[in-house]
Amino acid sequence: MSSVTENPTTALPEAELPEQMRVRREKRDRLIAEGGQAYPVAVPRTHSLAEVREQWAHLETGEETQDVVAVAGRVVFVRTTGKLAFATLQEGVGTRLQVMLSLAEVGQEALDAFKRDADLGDHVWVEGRVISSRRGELSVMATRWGVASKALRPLPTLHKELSEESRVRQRYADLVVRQEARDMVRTKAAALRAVRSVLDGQGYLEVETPVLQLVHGGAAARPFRTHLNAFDQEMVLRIALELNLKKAVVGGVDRVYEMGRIFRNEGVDATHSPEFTMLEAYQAWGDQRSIAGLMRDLYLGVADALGSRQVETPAGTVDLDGEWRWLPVYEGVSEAVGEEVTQETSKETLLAHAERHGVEVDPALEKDKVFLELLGELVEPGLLQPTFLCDYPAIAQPLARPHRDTPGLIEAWDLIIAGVERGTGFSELVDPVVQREVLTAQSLRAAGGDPEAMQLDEDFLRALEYGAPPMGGLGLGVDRLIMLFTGANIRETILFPHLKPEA
RNA sequence: GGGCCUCUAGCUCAACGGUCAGAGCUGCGGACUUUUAAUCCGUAGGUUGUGGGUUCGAAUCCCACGGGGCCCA
Repeated sequence: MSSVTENPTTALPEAELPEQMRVRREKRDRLIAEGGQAYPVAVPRTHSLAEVREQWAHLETGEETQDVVAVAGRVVFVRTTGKLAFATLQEGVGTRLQVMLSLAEVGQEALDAFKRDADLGDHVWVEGRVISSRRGELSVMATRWGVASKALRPLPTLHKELSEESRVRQRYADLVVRQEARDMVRTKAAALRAVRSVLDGQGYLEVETPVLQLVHGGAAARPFRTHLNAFDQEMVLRIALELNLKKAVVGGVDRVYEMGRIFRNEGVDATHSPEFTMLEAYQAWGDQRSIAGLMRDLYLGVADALGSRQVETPAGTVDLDGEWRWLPVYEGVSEAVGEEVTQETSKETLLAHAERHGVEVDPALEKDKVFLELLGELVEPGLLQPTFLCDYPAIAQPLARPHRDTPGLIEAWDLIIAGVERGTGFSELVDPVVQREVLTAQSLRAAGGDPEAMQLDEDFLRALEYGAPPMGGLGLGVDRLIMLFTGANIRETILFPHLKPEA
């Protein structure tokens, strides 16, 4: 076994290890050589640190009990004197408890062993009485102790944050030393729970659909390619959830959702990860308006789970309790340029607006693309409060359904909060003939006009031919949702983000 | 893809082109029975990301490569 991602020191022969790692390894070896255990399969443990904190919270300063407990945790601080040692243990999401080893209660041998064998970062167990120290610190006064798991690698300094790179490369160490890192794990779990709870509460069924697909569809993105040995078949990882969920609706799963990982083989930076979590939900007999209601419920559900419907962002305070405005995009751009812009507005006029407002636009772009540039540069960044941008020109979303009232527009919206796209919703296209035309055109474009290279998801089209009910659908990037509520960048919201291999 | 910044001890960081590359934490040895990042005394720890070059002399200047970050397209 070898790994290209491991830190080189893991592979060094013992003699070349840094001193501190060599010393710890020797302690491990000695523990074992003396008949003890450095990694026992089980240790005495009657209470978690949190349980001790909770059940003996009432102790007065200096008060002692005869209540005997056994606790275990990672040693994060040690303070020893000649005949008395203090250590702070840490467990789980950052709960800490002090343990004390007094010569009078634990004996010379155990006290010496503690000073000699217990290092910062080790897991240890301690059995003893629950007391409050003279300074009022809730503690376990040891009668016995032992090593629960010897750490061979020194803990990073607890009083400084790890460098940004180490935090991400060694998240396990980051979690040990930084409370915000631990909080993020819980916050994200709470948000995911809230999303599911809202959907389940409204009768949506959660399904799981294949990650490995023959043809990638449902979005425009470059896929990861792989190979299925059993079928000797080239496969791709999904870039969206859409097509399989719509097939489920065809079959009668009227309200359906999936929250799962999708993969896009594109750029990696502070806001883009090659794999990320997407939520898509579909609602038979619904449309873009009704599905927007679900989107709002999802945000409010997550907000409530995390504590507040008012969210502080660098752009200002977002009030999720306020009105979620519907803003037709032509109205938005007209407002921004101070002059009415419609579908009929010429490309030259749009380019002039761009010029006047300092928006750099490639003049070779088609007219509606120029319009979308203006929208993205002049309107979106200024939308602090939740806004459904709607009534887009058709080019914005090739897979969307034509607007029921206005030719040339589509029934789709983008949700903007704090100037950033947070999700999207549609009155879904269900006409199999139109869908085939749209997918064919899109695939031809992706294949560079080569009909041989074009890929169509015939199974999806066959499903639509059986008839799909009118439906609304939404898509929501879960990581971006977390980013809004926590203010963190994507590398902090994803526990183990992708980085290039070290050295 | 382009521009700028960055990489030094286990961790976090110093060091004008010029003595032997330093500090805090950590480690090791010692003192201490109520500490809270304990304190005090002593001590160890380095391929300065990698490879070239300039120079009497390079962590420092130059070039290439690799990692990370920020901004831009």
